[in-house]
Amino acid sequence: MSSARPKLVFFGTPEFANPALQGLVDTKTFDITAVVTQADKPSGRGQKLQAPPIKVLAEKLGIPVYQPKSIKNIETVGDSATPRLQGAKSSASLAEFLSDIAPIDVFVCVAYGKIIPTSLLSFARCGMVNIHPSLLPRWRGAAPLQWALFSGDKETGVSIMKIEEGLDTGPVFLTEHMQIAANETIGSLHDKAAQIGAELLVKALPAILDGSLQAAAQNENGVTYAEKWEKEDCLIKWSEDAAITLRRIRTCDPFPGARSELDGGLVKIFKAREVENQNFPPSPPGDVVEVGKGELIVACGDSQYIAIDELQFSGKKRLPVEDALRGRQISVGQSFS
RNA sequence: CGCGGGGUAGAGCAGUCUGGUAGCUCGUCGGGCUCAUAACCCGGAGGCCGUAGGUUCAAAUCCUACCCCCGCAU
Repeated sequence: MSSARPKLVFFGTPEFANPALQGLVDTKTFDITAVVTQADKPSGRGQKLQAPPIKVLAEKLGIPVYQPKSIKNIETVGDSATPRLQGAKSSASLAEFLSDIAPIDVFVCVAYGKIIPTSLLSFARCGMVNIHPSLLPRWRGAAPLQWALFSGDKETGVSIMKIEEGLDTGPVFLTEHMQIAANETIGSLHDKAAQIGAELLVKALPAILDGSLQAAAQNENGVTYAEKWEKEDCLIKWSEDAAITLRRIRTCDPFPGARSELDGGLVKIFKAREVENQNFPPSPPGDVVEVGKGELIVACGDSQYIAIDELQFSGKKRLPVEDALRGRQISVGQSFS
């Protein structure tokens, strides 16, 4: 009985959660009884039904998957000695399952994507432990990696914290810093954070369960919020400084891609670099000031210039400039907007 | 059945509407010019035009079905 492995239920949805689940499984020290994730949604071209990445992994690992459409109606019933959960409709079977396997030692949440009701949080002995990819209290919220990168932070990190009712307000167990490289993209940062987060979680969880690791309240002074990274945040504003535009491009690489317009058509820009040489005639932001030999240089605000290295036209593939320029003539004086 | 673009030489594209000798920019190979070059000049190789069927004297081009890629929306 006392040698039984801690009973754990994993909540998560996107790719970001996969290393954490895999990491927990690899330790073989937890009894991962189920994975809870969001319902399959029609998405992508043709509206095909897509399974969340964590579901694909869970099924490969042979872990039962629950996909309630909503869990917000789950509530506690029964006496305090033998509490049970009750849910309506899609969450009913999950509530029943959790009640049946109680007592549960801990819930783990990695980017589940929906608000989890308080009655559920308290149903596990140690509550719900979360990986949040920022140095809390900086960048609470939905898109911490994007805003850390776009804001020009030199470093960010991953926090293992306890979920409370507020938005990423819970106390923090463990933190690990990570450097943001000069050419960091959201893709590379995301993968790094997922990996480091998984390792940190695996390290922290046993100590959380046996009570040897205590969570410390966040310092309310350093709180900042990272709103969702919206489509509008992906639009290049050429009047901005080159440094900002470059960071915006990197924050959208590889997904969803920083957007601009040329000849009335969509262009995504994925890689670019600052250009030192200023021997260009004064040009309004967005104007092409030089083109050829695999170079495509565009004016930004404040008399700065960037050279685009990789881009994608609507309906086409992502290409290095030199390839793109072979099939599509762009000339000096044309203007991005 | 969400909306739309596309698949043509190693790469990126034009040609398709209006059927009739396979074209452009680059790469590659050979030669020339040059002190020299990723520059310039000359020449060559390399394509079952996504797949299968149909119409036609004749199909990259028109018709039908399928496969794959991409943009938007969610």
